[in-house]
Amino acid sequence: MAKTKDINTEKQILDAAKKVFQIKGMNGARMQEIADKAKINKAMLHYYYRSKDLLFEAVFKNAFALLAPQLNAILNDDSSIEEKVRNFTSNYISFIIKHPYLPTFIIQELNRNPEFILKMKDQKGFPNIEKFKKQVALEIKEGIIKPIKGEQLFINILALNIFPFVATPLVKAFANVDNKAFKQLMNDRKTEVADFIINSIKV
Amino acid sequence: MAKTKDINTEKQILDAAKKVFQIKGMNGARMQEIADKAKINKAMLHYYYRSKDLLFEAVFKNAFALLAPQLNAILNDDSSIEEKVRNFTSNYISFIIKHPYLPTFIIQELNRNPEFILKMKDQKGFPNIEKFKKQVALEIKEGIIKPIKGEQLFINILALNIFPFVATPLVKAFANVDNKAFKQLMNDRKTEVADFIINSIKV
DNA sequence: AAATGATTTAACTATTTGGTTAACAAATGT
DNA sequence: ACATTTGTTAACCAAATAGTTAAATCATTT
Repeated sequence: MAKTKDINTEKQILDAAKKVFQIKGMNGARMQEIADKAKINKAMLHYYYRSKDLLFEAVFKNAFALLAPQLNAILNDDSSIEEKVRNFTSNYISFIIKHPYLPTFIIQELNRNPEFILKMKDQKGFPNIEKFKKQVALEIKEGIIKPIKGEQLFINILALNIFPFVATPLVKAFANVDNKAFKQLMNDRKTEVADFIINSIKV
Repeated sequence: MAKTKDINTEKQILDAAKKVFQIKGMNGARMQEIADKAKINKAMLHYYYRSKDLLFEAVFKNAFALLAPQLNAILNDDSSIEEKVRNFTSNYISFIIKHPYLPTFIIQELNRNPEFILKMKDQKGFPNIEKFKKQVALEIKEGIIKPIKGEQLFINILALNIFPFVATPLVKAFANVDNKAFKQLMNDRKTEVADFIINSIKV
């Protein structure tokens, strides 16, 4: 088998496809643009990935696999709620600053095709909230935090961390800040958001 | 001028275009589908709106004009921060439950074309955060609320209210709830979110 | 009721785009 | 060395799709 070259092209294609799909979405992406970016012939895309749908699926799964572990950290480790909130907020925002198109891409494509999440749910490592819910209930009982439903706290954590990156143009316009000021705000949020949450739930 | 019919068709087109664009986005929408939904010939779309771009623009401006007043309420009225948070949260979530595709649509299309926001900024009634920032600073000085930057508080309010509707499929999957339970969670948030915010900032 | 102008339709066009094919090149096994 | 498999390309194809046109119909004015 001639394996020397193809390993490289396959990766080149996936890298190019990532960039194009994550910025333009499934509907806005063009196979030709991906080919150009990967510096190969358009036929190669089909040689390696058969169809646009399958190439997209590869990109999507890849993106999702990058995001999921971030969530599992907060859901499944053994630290306290407060520690989890602080670690997650700091880590997650650092992570997203490195991959700014990721959350928007995933959310946009799941809205376009909500059944897609079913394929993801099957794979092991899919975030599960049950342990987190129990821990919240326990810390409430122990008087460490104020009463709140685990689901709601979890949604709040996601919302505060993810939203500004998903709605960047809107937030920039409303808050009336330029690019530089926006980045500064996001950096501040690494601790701001955690404080905001802890303030709210700590007894 | 024969004005009896066209007023109706024009509205029919806009209504159909709204539905299709808001669900499928600019790139996913098809002129034929809009024509079918409006029960008219495809040529009529061009007769009234010239091009797909202009029809889209009409829909987008319309959607934005629906959302903006909701924000101006919190930014510009004279109630206290606490009252604003409570009113906005309750009103906004009720509003979005009636227009579930609106925030996703606006955010998605602004990400696709960030310059679009410039056109919106020109129009009067575009939300401005300055008054809100001053009010936050004042209430901090008066010892009513804890120190927080106005921009950050504003982002947090938006995030907690809007995010679950933008990321619905993701939230449903992670929180492991079905449609009914999700709706219940959203309903609970009308007061939950306000409490969460107030808890965090109240001295 | 004829003329005029606005509205509507069916058929058509040009272009874009995902996908295919067949020939060619490079690597690998024997 | 040569045959076979794998990788790559250019040219092509068919379907989808935004947009056009010219004729027909409807409403309004005189």
